[in-house]
Amino acid sequence: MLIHEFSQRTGVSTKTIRFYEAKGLLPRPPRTANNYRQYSTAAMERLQFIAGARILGFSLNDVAEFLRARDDQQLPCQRVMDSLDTRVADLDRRIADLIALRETLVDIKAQAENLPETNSCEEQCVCYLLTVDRENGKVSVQKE
Amino acid sequence: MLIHEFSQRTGVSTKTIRFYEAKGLLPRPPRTANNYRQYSTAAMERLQFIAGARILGFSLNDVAEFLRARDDQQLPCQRVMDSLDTRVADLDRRIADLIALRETLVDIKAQAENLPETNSCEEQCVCYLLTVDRENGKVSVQKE
DNA sequence: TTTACACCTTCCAGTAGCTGGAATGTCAAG
DNA sequence: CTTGACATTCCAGCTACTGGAAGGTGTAAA
Repeated sequence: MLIHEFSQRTGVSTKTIRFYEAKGLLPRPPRTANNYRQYSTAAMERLQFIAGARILGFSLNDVAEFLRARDDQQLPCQRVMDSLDTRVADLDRRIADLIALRETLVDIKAQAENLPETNSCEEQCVCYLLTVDRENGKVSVQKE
Repeated sequence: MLIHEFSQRTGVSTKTIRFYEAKGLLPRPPRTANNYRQYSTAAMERLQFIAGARILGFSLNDVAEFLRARDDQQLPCQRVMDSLDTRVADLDRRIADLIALRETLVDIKAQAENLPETNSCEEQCVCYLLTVDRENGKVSVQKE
């Protein structure tokens, strides 16, 4: 099948397929006489593995590592298991961060709504609330 | 003060300060005789506004919009309020996504632990679990 | 005097994970 | 003969920075 069908059947865009190939995650497929990429149904499994891992939030680096191990006939299972743990811990941190952030935003909004009407962006305005340092508060998000 | 002190006192790296300037978020400051950037204490407020909004998860585009309104003497307050709502809704979605994702990962791990020992990466292995389509499940994360 | 050091400057490249678009080629149908 | 849907390559851009090269400036110590 050509790249278009391969894309349809895997749900991954042609752009992304070529991108994964360029990154070395997918092997360079055989070409037809007119230089079109030709994929086997067998090739779908690998792409689906990548897509599955991506949906679960693994980085392309993680995926590359899984695949490398797989290609070397080593079992990536233990690596995958470890990565699962890391990811879950990661998610826990991020979820906590986002919840704290959400609370802060709601707080700010509530404060803003209790402010008197004003027509200058001074200390009475919600704009000012964004400037106030919140170091002592709950928010300290590094990367979102 | 020079950029180094400005950086220290605002907690924003010199790299980032120059970056914000290049992006038009900070005005080009006056220069000393030897072409060094010279900042007033008054300039700190603007940078702190940016930093504050960034910590709260607003994009540089959002911040630019706030600042533009502010510079035009229009009150960005309403825009900020609207953006707060948008951000909260956004966060709710992302938090829900991440929680669903977390559950999926934990499920996979649990399933993997109940699998018999195997030494090939076949259908019995956790690797395979990543390939299985989870369309019917709870996970459908667009951007993480 | 020279040398070290801490500043400052600009500009270029890279990060992650694609996506969009230009310029071009191939093939079948109307 | 042209239109349309495929395909190819390569370059640029997105976000928000960060790192590094190559160089200028200013002070202080050996």
